[in-house]
Amino acid sequence: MNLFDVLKLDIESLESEYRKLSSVLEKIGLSEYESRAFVAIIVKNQASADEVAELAGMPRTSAYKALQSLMEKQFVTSVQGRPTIFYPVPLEQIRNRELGGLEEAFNKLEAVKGLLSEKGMPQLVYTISGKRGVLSKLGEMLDASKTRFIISTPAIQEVRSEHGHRFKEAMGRGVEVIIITEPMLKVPQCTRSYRKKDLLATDVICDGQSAMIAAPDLSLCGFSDNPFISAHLDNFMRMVIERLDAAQERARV
Amino acid sequence: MNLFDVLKLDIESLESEYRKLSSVLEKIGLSEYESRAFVAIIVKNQASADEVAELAGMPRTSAYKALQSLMEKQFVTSVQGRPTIFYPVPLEQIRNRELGGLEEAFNKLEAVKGLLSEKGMPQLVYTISGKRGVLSKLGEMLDASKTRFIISTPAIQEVRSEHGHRFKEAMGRGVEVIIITEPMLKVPQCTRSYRKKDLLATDVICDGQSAMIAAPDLSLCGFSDNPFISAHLDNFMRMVIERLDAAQERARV
DNA sequence: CTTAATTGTAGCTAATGCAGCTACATAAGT
DNA sequence: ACTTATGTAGCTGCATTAGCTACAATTAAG
Repeated sequence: MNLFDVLKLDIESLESEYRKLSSVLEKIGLSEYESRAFVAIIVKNQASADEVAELAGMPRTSAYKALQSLMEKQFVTSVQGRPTIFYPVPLEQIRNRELGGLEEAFNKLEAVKGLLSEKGMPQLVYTISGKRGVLSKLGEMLDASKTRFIISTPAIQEVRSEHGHRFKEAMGRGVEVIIITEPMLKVPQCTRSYRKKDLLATDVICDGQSAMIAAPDLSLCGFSDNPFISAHLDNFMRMVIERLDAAQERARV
Repeated sequence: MNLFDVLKLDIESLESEYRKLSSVLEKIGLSEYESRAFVAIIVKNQASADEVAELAGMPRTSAYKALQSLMEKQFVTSVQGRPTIFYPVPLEQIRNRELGGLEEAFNKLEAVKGLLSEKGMPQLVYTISGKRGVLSKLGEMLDASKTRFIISTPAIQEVRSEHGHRFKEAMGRGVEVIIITEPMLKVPQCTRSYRKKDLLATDVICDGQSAMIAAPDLSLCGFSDNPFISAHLDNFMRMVIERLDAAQERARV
């Protein structure tokens, strides 16, 4: 293949490419005329309405309307003159705005997927009464943990009595176990522990997938395995841990 | 802030989130009813048309139409029954298809940006006649090179006579200089050189941004600084070099 | 200064798509 | 046999857009 042949740019394939591009842009809320006008401005870097109309193959007066709309949608800017000259907004900026919004939407769809998957309006949070039941559920969560298990509780002694071996097993399979509890209390085997006074509740987060909040004496708890809620609490707990880490750092200095 | 408060999921904020999500989905070509129906199916994992209508707040019969359209657009699938059950297509698949298409479109917009930026139909390729002019332009390209300079020519002796010092300077500023020429010819200073018989033209690519093709005796050339064309030729040249590398590898074995 | 050309806005028509609804046929349940 | 649930078809009204004409204002040319 001779390189001279490659250099002969095929105007028809450029037109086909042009059409493909403008039809994709219609997907992000631009009308056909707007899409065409925008591609015209992109390939020319700057253009008057008359030039846009010519390149995009649309009536001159329609070009004005399309360009006006593109300005409102922040795809182009313009400099007043006779004629007014239109410029594309930097592509990176448009891409980030348009695609960023979509990425975020898909992330949120992932988060809410299955939120209402049970018949009828499910309980997003299940209430468990009685210390035995609460401790039992806590043990299940610990056994189910795969990556990270966080517990913040003033009642760590009872938890250790009941589930000390589970903590060890979790550690053994590589779970990152983080315990926050009151000073002067013995903690079970864990990756890291923190001491914090005046804990008012027992909070447990397992893998960012399930969460529990219990009364200080473990007599009652709310439990959820909804990923949306659990992830939310997980983020909250990470902030708490960051603060504890920072406090430790200051104590070191 | 008490974690119990966080757990109280605000149904109204869920509804607000629902609306936000469906309005963003309208950006990828879904109508309002289609967007709402889709979000309903996502949060429920599977649903009948009646359930979709209820969740999405639309008339039952409109739900059927919206769902039919979503199937055509490959956002949902269904299993026949009484009632028919609708399922979301995996979100990753939709995301890749929709966002991938947009990413590609934006990449192409980047590629064609400014393609027609000169007044009127610009020459994508400039013709330069006469060996002196061709050699002069070649020297300019060499001096302008920043990252990679590729030249394939049977006339390397003339190029070396004229621009030997420029090759040295380019090397000095870190440019990757690659020379392809005929056997038994002395080459200027370069990063890598290859020997290839029967070269029919002189090809030069500078940083993937500008390109030149000249007659074997350098009497005439086509030159382009259009990034779209230059990148195209750059890719072509890389294939040539890969083949040369592979041939050397075979010769070594 | 007058005329012509260019630029830009306003508004109209027709076509299309969509929201929202009614009507009705068919299948399944009672 | 009757009732309920499910699904399809089609209608109306509204909004939007493509495509056009008309015209005013500005600038250029004579």
